[in-house]
Amino acid sequence: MYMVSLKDIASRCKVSVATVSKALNDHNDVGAATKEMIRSTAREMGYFPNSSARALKTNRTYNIGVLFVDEAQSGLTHDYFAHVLDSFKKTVEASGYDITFINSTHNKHMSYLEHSHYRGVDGVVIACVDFYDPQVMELIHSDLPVVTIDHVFDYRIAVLSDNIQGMHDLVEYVYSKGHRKIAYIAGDDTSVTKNRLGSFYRSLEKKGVEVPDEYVIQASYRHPDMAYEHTQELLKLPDRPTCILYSDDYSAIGGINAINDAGLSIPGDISIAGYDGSYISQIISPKLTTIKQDTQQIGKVAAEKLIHLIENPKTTLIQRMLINGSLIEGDSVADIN
Amino acid sequence: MYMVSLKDIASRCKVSVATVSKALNDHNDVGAATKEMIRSTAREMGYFPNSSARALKTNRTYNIGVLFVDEAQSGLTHDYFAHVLDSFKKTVEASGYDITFINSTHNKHMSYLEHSHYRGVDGVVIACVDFYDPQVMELIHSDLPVVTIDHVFDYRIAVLSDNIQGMHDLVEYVYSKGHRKIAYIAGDDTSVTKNRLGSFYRSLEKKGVEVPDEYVIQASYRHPDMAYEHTQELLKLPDRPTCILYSDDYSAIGGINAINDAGLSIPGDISIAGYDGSYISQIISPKLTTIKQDTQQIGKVAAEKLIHLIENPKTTLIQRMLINGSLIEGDSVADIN
DNA sequence: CTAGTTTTCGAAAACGTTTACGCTATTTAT
DNA sequence: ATAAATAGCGTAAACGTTTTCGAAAACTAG
Repeated sequence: MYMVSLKDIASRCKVSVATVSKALNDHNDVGAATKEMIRSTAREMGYFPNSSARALKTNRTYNIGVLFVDEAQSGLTHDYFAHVLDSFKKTVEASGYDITFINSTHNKHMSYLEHSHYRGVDGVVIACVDFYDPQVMELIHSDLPVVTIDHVFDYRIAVLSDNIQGMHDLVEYVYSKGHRKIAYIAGDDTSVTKNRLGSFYRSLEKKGVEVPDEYVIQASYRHPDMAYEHTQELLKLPDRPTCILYSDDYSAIGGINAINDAGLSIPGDISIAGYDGSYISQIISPKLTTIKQDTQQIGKVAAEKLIHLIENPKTTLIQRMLINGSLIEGDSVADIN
Repeated sequence: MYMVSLKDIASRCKVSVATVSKALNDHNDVGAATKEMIRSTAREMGYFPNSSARALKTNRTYNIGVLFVDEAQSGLTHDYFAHVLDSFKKTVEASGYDITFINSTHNKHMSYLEHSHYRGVDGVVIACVDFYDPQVMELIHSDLPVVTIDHVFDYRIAVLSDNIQGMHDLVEYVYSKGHRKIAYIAGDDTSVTKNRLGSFYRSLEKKGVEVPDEYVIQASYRHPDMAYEHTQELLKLPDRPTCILYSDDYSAIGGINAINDAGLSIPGDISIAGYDGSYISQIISPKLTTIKQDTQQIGKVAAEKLIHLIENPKTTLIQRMLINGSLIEGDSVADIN
């Protein structure tokens, strides 16, 4: 298939290539009549610019790099990330950008930064990676526009799910339902987990509730089987909790299974809550009480901030964007007042 | 950040740009000594080719377009597609390709084909779209290398989850467990559904089992609430089925809820089976009996076929790649023999 | 030692854009 | 009226590659 170029339009319109370019880019040194004439014939010839040629000349690709690597290599199948990314993608596309994944296991081994330069991305969004990976650090310290999600770096814009507020709301809610013996099966040791754990302790301390050490278990995200075992441990405790919080909805499902297998019912015998507000959490029975992270908003804000950074390079404003979560009141927490 | 170019290497090595290019691309008209010398200094200077410039000259971007639009606009959050795409992505990346989404709602409105040309993708994989969309047809009839997933077009390579075999295996299994009254809540009217439905009928007919009309309901994929209602209808039937098959695992979960809410137990009172073999289906209780679609293989084969097509343009061999599913024997089908 | 062959390299054009600059023709100011 | 400003368009260089072609140098054969 033949691609129509500026030259084709130029010869058809009997003007120079430069004039065509300027007409299409709406420069003001080309007459109104010719401009309109050029534009209409461009339209009817089905012209679209060659993005490679344009990128070569302008150093702008209208391509945004996406870096995401999680410990489990789940890639695109990571539920939370997939939702964030989907929203991110829709937002940047509305501004004419496309996205390119730079977390590649390329045959020619490039670092993340090298891959970013190779593809000439205009900016990069970083999410859910091992933020202390030297390659990630290299990217962070580069001169590329960067926005990070759920992790804070100096001199970089970060978009963060407000885990402190989320966990606080969840604890307040559970407390309001009369629970005082609250356990927490937490996720891997990340900054997200640290925030949630801290908020968990502080919120309960403020209420004057003590948390025995054996009520808090550090486990792993998205590991229902691990959560299953830890739930069993909690159930075996002499003074067992009346409510268990999980690191995420998947883990909570592992907990549900453990509780059911122990012959106990939810929320009759024991209450539970998840985190994330995933789709699945609302179609299982009992519907999970959980904190819905606003993935749609996180992706959208990250996209907007990154585009703004790209299009206003002098901007040096460092921002921390906190995105609120919201409580979904399911049927998994009993009122024991 | 300054990008090192061929010119830089050339001046450092005191050779011409052409020689550097040829050395790096391993042409055989440059001496072994200089070739090695150029390559090592290129390495230590941290050179990577500018993909835009290369694409401009060679008409090869090493970029593959991904077209995916489903009726629910779920995008990247579509579980089945996310798994297929993840595998596809990993496979093409191993060969040096990146992917670009061409299902964009771009501000400058381009058709899929126009967007593909704009980005200069070397080929396109099409999955799960409305295959009769005129824009999709335009793409199908273009001269771009194309591989489709789960739909067959004339003159195009297709990779297909073998729904006929999958449904057949499932029916055989359920039959072997003694079930004769088998209902099926099917998905939207697509070629996938047609294949499964046909296989459902034929497999049972071969066994001499009759299927009352009210046992087969056309519903929608991934709609647990819709499945919930249809399950209720089936349960109300005077001669109610002993086993219900669902279009997918999510719908099956809707069915589970309906059955539980009716005070019945699975698989004690009634058996069910899903389709997809999603992660979630294996962590809920009871573990779902389901057909696992080999998303990993589907993505991999689609990638391999597309790359082969791209790199061997004269190939005109039209292929239908059938990818087998496999039965996951959960705890949701009772043996009533 | 010459003629022919092969090896190794460079000059230059090209891919499709954008843009700085210069030129002409038209307008405005004086 | 002329001089100065401006509007409208074209020339040409540049972005970083790849590739054709030709030239020079090295080698081979006789």
